[in-house]
Amino acid sequence: MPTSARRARERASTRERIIEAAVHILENEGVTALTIRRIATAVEYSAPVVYQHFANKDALVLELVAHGYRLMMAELQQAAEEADIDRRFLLLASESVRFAGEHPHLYEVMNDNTVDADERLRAAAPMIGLLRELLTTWSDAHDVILADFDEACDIVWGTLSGIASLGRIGTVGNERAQQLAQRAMHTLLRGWRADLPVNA
Amino acid sequence: MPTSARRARERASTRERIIEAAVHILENEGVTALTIRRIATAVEYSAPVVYQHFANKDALVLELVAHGYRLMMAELQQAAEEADIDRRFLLLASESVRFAGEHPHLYEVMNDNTVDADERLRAAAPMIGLLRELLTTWSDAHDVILADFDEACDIVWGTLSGIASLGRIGTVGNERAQQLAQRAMHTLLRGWRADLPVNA
DNA sequence: CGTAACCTTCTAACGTTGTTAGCATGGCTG
DNA sequence: CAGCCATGCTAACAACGTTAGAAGGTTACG
Repeated sequence: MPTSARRARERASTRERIIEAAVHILENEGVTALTIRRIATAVEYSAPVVYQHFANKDALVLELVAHGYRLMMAELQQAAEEADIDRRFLLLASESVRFAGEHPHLYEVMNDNTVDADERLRAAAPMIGLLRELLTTWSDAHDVILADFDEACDIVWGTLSGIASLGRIGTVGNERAQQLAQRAMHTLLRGWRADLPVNA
Repeated sequence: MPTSARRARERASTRERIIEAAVHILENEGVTALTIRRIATAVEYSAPVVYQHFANKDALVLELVAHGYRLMMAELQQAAEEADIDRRFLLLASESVRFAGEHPHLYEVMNDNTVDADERLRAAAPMIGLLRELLTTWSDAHDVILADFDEACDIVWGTLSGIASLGRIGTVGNERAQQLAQRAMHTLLRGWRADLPVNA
């Protein structure tokens, strides 16, 4: 009976369409427009149908967060191919800030506290992994031994988040925030290099 | 006619009481509990009375943001009296992160995007001023000439905000976030010192 | 082929939110 | 003392997230 398979496919399909519609609404109209009825209308259904695919709005928003991080990783792909590790570091810093500026509402939801901290951390895992890889290759390349690797990683992550938030809300212009991110990374890395125990 | 003066005093008084009640509710029960009716009940009034003192909820929340920054400055007062500029810098970094951890809901509202960017920036002005003063005395003390002072200031501000957010939501424990803030400042300052054009 | 089960989808509704309108009441002003 | 104005209330509206119950079409089985 192929029917049940088709049904499952349709179910997954509408689930996907709901997420896509939600992302579209969020990006174009902001978080206040992201309502269940609005989403349901966009996929030409009535509101309760959404609850057949997501337990509640938070679960749906969590999907948007995951989508956001996937999109972020995708947009960072090109920058990640830069060969020189120092340039790559700075480039990824400014590009991640650029992402926040180009997807302000999505980024807002990504850093919102309505979603569970653990879940959000899980969604951000690839990004944090990327940062870890950056830091290891950088420290290897410069023979820098970081006193506390995890600490350095969290500092980079926190710094980028903070500067990205600055650039998202309009506290400073986004292109300025991108420059800030590069400078901050530059200074941090220089600081860690100055920590070198022996050589000078 | 002293009556009008008394009336004005009463008006200002209930306005104050509303703000205090709102802060209390926000800090103890979180942002979801911060509703107009809940606030009105706390001051033993009905909901519409709140609108005689605030145009809408956003205006009230803006007052909470301002209150939050005043409270932050007050709690940072003691740390600001540390004589040694380097220790003062690190201390203020960790203490500002501690504030975010001890007033998570208040800090959340302070960095929320529902409030206008300009207004929030105005509320944060004293804090930014404090950072500027820190940076100037620090650079003077170490004969460091920052290539772009405003840039360095924004970097410090953004970095502290980001790490504070890390410590607020529970991504990392708050005492760890405080240490992160100190290390990040330490590294940033060391990086800027390494920028010294001539001496070594 | 027909009937029973089921899955899907809708309309209606509940409770809560921010916010406004309209009315009472009571103290100040002339 | 008469009138007015500020103050406070109740009631209501629209929109929100969410749930219940009914209706209709599709599938499976006798």
